[in-house]
Amino acid sequence: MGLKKGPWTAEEDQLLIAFIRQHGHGNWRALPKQAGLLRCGKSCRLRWTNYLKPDIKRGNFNKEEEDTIINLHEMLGNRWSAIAARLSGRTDNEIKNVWHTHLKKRLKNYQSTSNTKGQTVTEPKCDSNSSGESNTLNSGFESSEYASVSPQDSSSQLSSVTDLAGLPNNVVIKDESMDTSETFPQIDESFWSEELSTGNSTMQSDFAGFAEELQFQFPFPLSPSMAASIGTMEHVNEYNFNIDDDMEFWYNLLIKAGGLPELSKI
DNA sequence: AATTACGTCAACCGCGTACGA
DNA sequence: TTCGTACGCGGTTGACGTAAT
Repeated sequence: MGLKKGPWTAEEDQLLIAFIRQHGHGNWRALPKQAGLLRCGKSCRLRWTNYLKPDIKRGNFNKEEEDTIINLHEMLGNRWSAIAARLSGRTDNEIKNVWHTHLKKRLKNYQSTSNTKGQTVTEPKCDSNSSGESNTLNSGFESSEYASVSPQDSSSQLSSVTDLAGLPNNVVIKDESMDTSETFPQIDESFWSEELSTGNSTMQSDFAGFAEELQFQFPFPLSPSMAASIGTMEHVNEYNFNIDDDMEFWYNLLIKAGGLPELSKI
């Protein structure tokens, strides 16, 4: 079709920047023709979002950013755009590259070191589930999909999420002898009641409102005590999550908050 | 100095999804 | 409800630079 491929030249970059500054990018397909570029719209969009957009942060990732990626990857899997959304100035493509070139290796090294000490390390989810979609808990999922999450899976996630930050390089170490029930406490009916474990009626009232606010995000009844657990957890603010974030993050928080209910109750 | 191996990263490809006709 | 189009996402590729031999 006579369209150019391969690396962008400085002239092409300037054409694209100038056009978007003047007209925006409402229609990527039409943009290259209007801007005088011999590129497909897809290529233009990619060049803009991954390289030319003004708010993009260039340069190496610092330790904090890398740790954040590792933590988020543990929770979200290979959902690079979701991870990028929580790292300002970084693109999904860049994060994906950093993961494959640096961080995966870093975890692997740590894993081999740990194995020599008789410990096991949980694998990052991405490798066993490369699509990152099949067993994640996205908003809008069917209840049958939700029920497919086994307590074993959840226990693994619990240990990952809980222990992640405190370890060197944020690697999760799990003792193989660990009983599921130890890390994944059974909850009784009282967990679902409106009573808060603290017995503080003011808090109960506050979190009842909070639960109501959060409820639309969940496909199962959310008690004030669960909302209280969520609301008091430091992780809520750790990565600037908000209520609109995806279900999987909240699901992980619920696990940490008090364990999962029996699946039949979900 | 030449060659090979490896690491990095920008760009491409294919697929799934949202949305409008 | 179906179909076509546009877009976004994740996986993969390939060009380029650098280190090792």
